Amino acid sequence: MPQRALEVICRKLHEHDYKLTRQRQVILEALMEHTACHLSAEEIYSIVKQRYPDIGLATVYRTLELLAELDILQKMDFDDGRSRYELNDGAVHHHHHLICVKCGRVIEFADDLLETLEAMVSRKTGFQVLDHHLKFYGLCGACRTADEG
Amino acid sequence: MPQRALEVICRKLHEHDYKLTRQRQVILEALMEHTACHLSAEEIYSIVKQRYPDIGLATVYRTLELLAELDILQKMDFDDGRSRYELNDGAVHHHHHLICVKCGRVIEFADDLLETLEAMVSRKTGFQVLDHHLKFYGLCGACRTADEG
DNA sequence: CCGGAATTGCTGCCCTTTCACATTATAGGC
DNA sequence: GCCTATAATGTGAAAGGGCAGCAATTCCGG
Repeated sequence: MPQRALEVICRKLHEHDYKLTRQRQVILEALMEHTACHLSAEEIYSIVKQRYPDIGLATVYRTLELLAELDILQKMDFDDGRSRYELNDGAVHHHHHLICVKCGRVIEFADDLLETLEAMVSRKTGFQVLDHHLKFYGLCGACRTADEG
Repeated sequence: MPQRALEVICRKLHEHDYKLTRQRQVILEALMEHTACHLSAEEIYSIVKQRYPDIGLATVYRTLELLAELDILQKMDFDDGRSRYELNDGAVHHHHHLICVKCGRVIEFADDLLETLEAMVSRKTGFQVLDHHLKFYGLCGACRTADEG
């Protein structure tokens, strides 16, 4: 994530008449320093609190909701009872997530490759696909070899 | 869902040394009478309560968890703040879900068609895929025509 | 630098889900 | 068919994530 991305995001906020507060900046910085981490709101809160101790948890939630609305980040669910967040990289479609059912690790899989299926969905049902979330459950390489050994 | 399916499920419970209580039977019957409904725990609770008024909500949750563990039903998340449940039809892979971002309707899409992608995941990452959840977000046919009109 | 409007922090609440524990019901052996 | 060990249940309460309301503060165009 290039440093310039922060400017781009700030401009996007501005375009939608949202103010650029220090809290929002700090939250964005924290997210940019922890890409591919799938942070929860509480985790983001504790990171941000080190740099800005007066921030409130509700502000973190409100900011995350706002950023998701502007497509700046993505709210995700890995079935662990809380939402997790990840900055978008600008691509139209996201990568997929591989969730290990044994150790709980979450691995990313870059290729999208759902165009064919999306086209078929649209043709068969009349549903216009705008986005998708695909999660694979299974055993990661480490747990697989641990099982065999 | 054939009526015989209940027997099959009961046998499966028995094989795993789980007792066949009246509560579990009633919950299973309710699920079989409401297939393709994506019921929440609370909805199942209120349906079951009509036929068995003394049942407790915790029992519903415990039973659903048990049935999910035995692969008898599937726990799903449609981002509405609660889990939803659906009996499995015996197929190895499930259908996908199309979620309309405007009216919230959930539509099912029967074709699976992820074998190629799963094979690629396995080849590229060493991750052994056991299951997957795929959700498409977009506009259903009705909302699409409403937009255009 | 001012003023109005957006934003924040705090607090407490809502909601779903789960826990603890006393009570009850089930299934296998006799 | 009955008895007993043991699993399962119901109740009530509480955990935990997430969010609403409100007074106080901060931002930013003019």
